[in-house]
Amino acid sequence: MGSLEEAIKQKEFKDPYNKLVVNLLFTHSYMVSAQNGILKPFDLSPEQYNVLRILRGQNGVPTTVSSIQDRMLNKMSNASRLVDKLKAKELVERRECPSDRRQVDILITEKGLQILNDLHIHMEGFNNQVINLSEEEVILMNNLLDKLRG
Amino acid sequence: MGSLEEAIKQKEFKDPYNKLVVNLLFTHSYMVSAQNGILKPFDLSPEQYNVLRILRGQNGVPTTVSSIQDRMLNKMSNASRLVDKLKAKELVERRECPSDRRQVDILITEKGLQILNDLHIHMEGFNNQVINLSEEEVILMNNLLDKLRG
DNA sequence: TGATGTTAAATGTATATACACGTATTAGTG
DNA sequence: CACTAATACGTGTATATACATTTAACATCA
Repeated sequence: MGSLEEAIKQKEFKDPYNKLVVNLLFTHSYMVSAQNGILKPFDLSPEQYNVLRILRGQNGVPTTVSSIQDRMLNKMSNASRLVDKLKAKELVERRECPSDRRQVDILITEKGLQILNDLHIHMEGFNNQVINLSEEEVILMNNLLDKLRG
Repeated sequence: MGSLEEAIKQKEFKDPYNKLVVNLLFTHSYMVSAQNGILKPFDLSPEQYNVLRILRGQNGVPTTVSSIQDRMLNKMSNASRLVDKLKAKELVERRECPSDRRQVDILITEKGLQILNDLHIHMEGFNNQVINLSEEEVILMNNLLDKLRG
């Protein structure tokens, strides 16, 4: 793959900030494509996978749709319809919340936990094959990304 | 915004690689949202904006649709329809290529160049407001992103 | 209490995307 | 030249996304 300039056949960027914007968009596409390759046989989109992991992290404590929305990676996407999709595949369960009937409690099912389990080994390999960085570099990059957002 | 863990209300990640995947997805969403805020009044999507910049970089030399496709940030999107949209807004021009009638030459119009010019000042501010990093950190991050992809 | 406002979730809708497939043109080969 | 393969671009289609609007339930306070 090499440098970004090579990958998208651009001679040079006006300044490093401009390059960073393009670089993040491009690297995102690179990672999502790779992730899709793993998730597709399991019929999951990246955000669906993410929501399942959020629910697993709850350790059986129900979560509302709006709480899922808050924690989703893409703030603009639609948690309600996404949960619908997961429910159709029987990976999550919905329960009307007794204390507030506007809310809906969402729980991951056994089948949902199983699919995450089946995915685990593939995702481990993903890290090694797709992210060509040492652990120190990964930590550094995480710090830079956190700082970037202010 | 602070750390990723805080932003998506996750206690901790299994390992830094896992965090990096999530961090890139999340930061991407953060940047695209901000970029959209600038581009929306101009009725452009981020990838449309990118294609206009590719065409401007050609300095009047026509480019084919497949060359645009190769240089797009999202490799899976559809250059043909995207060019259609830009043509409908009169920001690009299409010409049948005389030497190979399969190909279509694409050129940016005066109106397209003008819109990029109008956008320029907004995008300058974008860098300062949205990317909270020093120039040294930006350069470091670019190098890490280039290395990440191998 | 009831009028008003606020929140949670669902829905409507236009557009974007992923990916397979179709069609026309050129290249290559016996 | 005829035949096959490769290429460039367009189109079809199911799904995803962005964003506005709607509906129902709850909260507040005169």
